Amino acid sequence: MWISRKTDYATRAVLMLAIADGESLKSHEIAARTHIPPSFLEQIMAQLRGAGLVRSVRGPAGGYKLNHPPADISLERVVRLFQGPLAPIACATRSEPEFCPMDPGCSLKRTWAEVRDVTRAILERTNFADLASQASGAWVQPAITETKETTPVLRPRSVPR
Amino acid sequence: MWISRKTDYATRAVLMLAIADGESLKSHEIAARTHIPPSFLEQIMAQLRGAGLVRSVRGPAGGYKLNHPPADISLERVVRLFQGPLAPIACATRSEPEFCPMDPGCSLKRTWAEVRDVTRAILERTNFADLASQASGAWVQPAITETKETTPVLRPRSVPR
DNA sequence: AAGCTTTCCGACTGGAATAGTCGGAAAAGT
DNA sequence: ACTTTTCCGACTATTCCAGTCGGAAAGCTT
Repeated sequence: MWISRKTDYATRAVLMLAIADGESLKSHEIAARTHIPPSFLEQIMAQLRGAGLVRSVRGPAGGYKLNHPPADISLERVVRLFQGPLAPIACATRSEPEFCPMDPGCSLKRTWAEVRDVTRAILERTNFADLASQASGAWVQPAITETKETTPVLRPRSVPR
Repeated sequence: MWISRKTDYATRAVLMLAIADGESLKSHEIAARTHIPPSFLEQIMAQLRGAGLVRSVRGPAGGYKLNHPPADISLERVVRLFQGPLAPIACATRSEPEFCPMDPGCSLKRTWAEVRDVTRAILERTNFADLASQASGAWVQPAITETKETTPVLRPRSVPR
């Protein structure tokens, strides 16, 4: 239970963009499809953009698209970006382990490191091309963006058909 | 970075008791050896006791000891007790998964479950007999409890030798 | 130029969790 | 009686989480 909501949302958003496959999606479209609070999503997209994972265009006909092919984006990268170190405990981070008074010879550290390593391995080999291809369900409808009104909650301005 | 300080402390305390191997340790002894704030440790010991992991005796010559052989206590059990579910995200808990609007066909869930499973596997096969035997270093000194003054910070009442 | 739609940016907030402390009560031994 | 220990509950300060909100800037359309 250590993946924050923000990280969760970020991975969902990237997954949606991977499914869109090069097509750009508007912020509110992503929000509606993934059930992310729109105002919160903006914050997240900004961070994704800052990290170079996503490219944006403003104005009407604007939106977001992935900056790299989905196969080149690992889940690990997104999680790292929003979550920080993967180690379950501060004494077992690879980069800057926190000082531990029991350090030399604390057998627990080895186990925490082991958890860190397998977690890392899984997230690293999981990329968004695979995730996109494995996805299915009602919320995956590639054409919906341009064709019909799927979210009649907003914009009741033109009655389709 | 999801193991709380409390969980960390709890595992350290149990490890100390496993190293003591049947000998009982007083709360402040455990605290001194593991560098856990003494008042905080009390709270933790109470929880360990409530879960039946530890047995206690009051008064002078009192203290704590393990309620089971160290080999029978898995790291998973202690972590579960203090940390709750092992799944990285609420939608992937085995017991009561949180409702997810993208649920059927969300490929992310599979990966989170995979992380959960390997984490569980590692923590489950790691028991405190092994951890105790693998431990070493200055903070592991079985005889210190009864013999000399190792923590001259407290109790300056009788000058030894 | 006006007006719309979109992204962009920073500040703000309520609530929950974390990481403890503190005071005293109850056993048990000396 | 007195000391040492565990036991118990309440209290607290700080940080993190999960957002909201208001408005500015950019780009398209008419």
